[in-house]
Amino acid sequence: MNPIVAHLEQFHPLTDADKAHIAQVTVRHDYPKNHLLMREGDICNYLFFVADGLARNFYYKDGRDVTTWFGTNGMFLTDLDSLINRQPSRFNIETLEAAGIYSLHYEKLAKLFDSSHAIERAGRLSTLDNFVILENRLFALQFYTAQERYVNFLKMFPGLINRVPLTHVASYLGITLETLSRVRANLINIK
Amino acid sequence: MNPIVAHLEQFHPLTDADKAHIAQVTVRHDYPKNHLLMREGDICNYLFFVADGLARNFYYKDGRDVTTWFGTNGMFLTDLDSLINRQPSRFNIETLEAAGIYSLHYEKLAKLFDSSHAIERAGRLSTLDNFVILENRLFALQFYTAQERYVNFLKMFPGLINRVPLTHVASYLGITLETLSRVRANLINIK
DNA sequence: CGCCGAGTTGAACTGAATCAAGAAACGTGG
DNA sequence: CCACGTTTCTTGATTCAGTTCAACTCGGCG
Repeated sequence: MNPIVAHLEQFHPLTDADKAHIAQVTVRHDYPKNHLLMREGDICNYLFFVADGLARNFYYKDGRDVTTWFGTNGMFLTDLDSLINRQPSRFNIETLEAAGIYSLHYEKLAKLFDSSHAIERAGRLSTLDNFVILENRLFALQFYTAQERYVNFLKMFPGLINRVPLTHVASYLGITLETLSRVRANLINIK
Repeated sequence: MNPIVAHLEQFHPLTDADKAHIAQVTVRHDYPKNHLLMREGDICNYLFFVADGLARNFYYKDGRDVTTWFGTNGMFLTDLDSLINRQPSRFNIETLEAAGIYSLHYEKLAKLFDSSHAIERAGRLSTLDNFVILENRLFALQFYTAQERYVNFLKMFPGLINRVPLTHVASYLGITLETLSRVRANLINIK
């Protein structure tokens, strides 16, 4: 079963024709570790979906590598602003582990939505779902301490902490590597 | 012309039947200043749309009033998480000025999306648009200084600074009133 | 074996928060 | 239209969470 189909069906039931159509326009690629899927400045043409393995969004802020999102099993990965508004992307996307990734070209995506109200519905609900996740993250960033955000991260991405260099986690949380190291040391002492 | 219709048509063209249907299920209310539209803990039943005037989302963090969003002309206002997932809202919504506000009951909203693929399309695109706005805000919060965020705010909500108490702006920006006051003083000195 | 990247630890520094005191603007009743 | 109280905003002194810079540890790998 195509995992994008499975993902969308969580939000809204699809007909067999819908499912076939989706499966037909999505392509699975297997990439090695550290493979660059998209480069900053490019116009993003694909909605990526991580079936297995691990990837991330990141960019360079004053020459420093900053992770903005992790994509694991069943997550979308793209630069939405670039994909929708056809402008240069601010992010890079790369794999952090060997990964099975489905890509969906934006023109085919548009046709997919044209073809079926049910797919459009599932797409809208999936977008809403991601909106709420983003809202919660904003919330956390604005009002929680470094330590609270780290604990949050552990819940949000269970097990990921052991698969990713701490530098990436630190920049994702909006703190330095050193601070993250101290937060972790502190948490161990508490326990 | 119904302003929600006008708003949605920016994203996707609608038929006359669609427009009539939307106009039929949206209700305009005129509220005075400081009117509470929704209370924390309630399950949010409405998608609000600010036609004119001004309103905000806010909540209490450790007894302190924190603004999370401003709604001016042509903006939606709701607690999405509560509206979609039918759980208690974390926010209050209140007017900051006398305001003309359209409300759309969530059941009617669902019927609206059922009734027309084009409306669903417009809804999806509007959601995406808001997603990108939220992404940019997250970006700013994570990587910009207090001063940069304030300058950002001035661009994002032109003229709003003169209509809203600074306390609300400060909490929206994730800084204290005192810091905002200093930032402003500093910017005046630069000029 | 020795180097190199990843993580830890320490000391000094800094942006913003907190606490506190005033000044300015605002609105309401007399 | 003024007086008084309340809310809004500014300014100052101190504190604190997190950054920066720098040195050190550890594990893996050529």
